[in-house]
Amino acid sequence: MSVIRKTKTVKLILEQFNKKDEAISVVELVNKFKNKMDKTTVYRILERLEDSDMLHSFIDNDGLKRYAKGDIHISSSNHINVHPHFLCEECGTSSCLPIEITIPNIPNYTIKSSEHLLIGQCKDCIN
Amino acid sequence: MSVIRKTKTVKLILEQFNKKDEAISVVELVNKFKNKMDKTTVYRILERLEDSDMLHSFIDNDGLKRYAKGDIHISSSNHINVHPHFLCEECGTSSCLPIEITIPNIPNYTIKSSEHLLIGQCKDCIN
DNA sequence: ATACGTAATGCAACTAAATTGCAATAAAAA
DNA sequence: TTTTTATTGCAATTTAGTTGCATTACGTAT
Repeated sequence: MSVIRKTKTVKLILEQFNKKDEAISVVELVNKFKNKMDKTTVYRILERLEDSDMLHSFIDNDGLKRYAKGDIHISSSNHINVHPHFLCEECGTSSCLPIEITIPNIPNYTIKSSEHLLIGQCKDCIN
Repeated sequence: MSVIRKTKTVKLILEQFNKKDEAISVVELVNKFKNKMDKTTVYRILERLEDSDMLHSFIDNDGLKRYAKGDIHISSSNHINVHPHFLCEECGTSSCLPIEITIPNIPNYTIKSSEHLLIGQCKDCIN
């Protein structure tokens, strides 16, 4: 694994994830930085940040790739504990929920990883 | 909501879902029927079948849309019970798992629906 | 501080999934 | 059988994501 250089563009991307604790779609970042960097650069920076466990990714309900801070931890025990991702259908913001979903053992299946997406309304959009 | 006509193409698509109880990706169906019907027809038939609750869909880990038999049931109680979808990383088959995942209530969030994708090895691929 | 090796970037071209408009066709109803 | 309108095929388009390559600039060693 190679070194991740702290280039201007990398700093700009990281700044976004430090600013607010949300899952951001690649499309959103490409758009936001369309004058600052090329879209391929965005894709590749995110890829590198995920490789070095600074970000993790998942596919949202529209098929778009999203990234969020931190690593995904898979326990070594019988079941997998991963946090679900939330998507607000009103304001579109996405975030990592601070709860754990426990997957029961399923006979005849070996589960290695999982993705959980909850769709609804966030605290700001509940009337 | 309009009537769903039992055209030849609709029958062909439905046949696939009756043959085996798996979640099938649109791409797979488009490919399989490339001599029988246009890809837009595949997309639109699946859309109609979902609208009429004969199929349900989800996005898999590659961002591909998959369809499977049946409707998704959301209980009216406090928590949502939905079955997770499974994807075998060896043989690529996908299916609806006959278990329920219970989402706990989360303060300040209203959860309306959810998607759960488990990735691992299916019974046929466990050595 | 300067020079060097290599990671990182920009650009252009490309692939693949999914969508749209419209004229032609074929179910189902009258 | 005729009429109505849902459905289909085709072509063109949109959008997410990828790849190759020449150029740039970061971090390190001198």
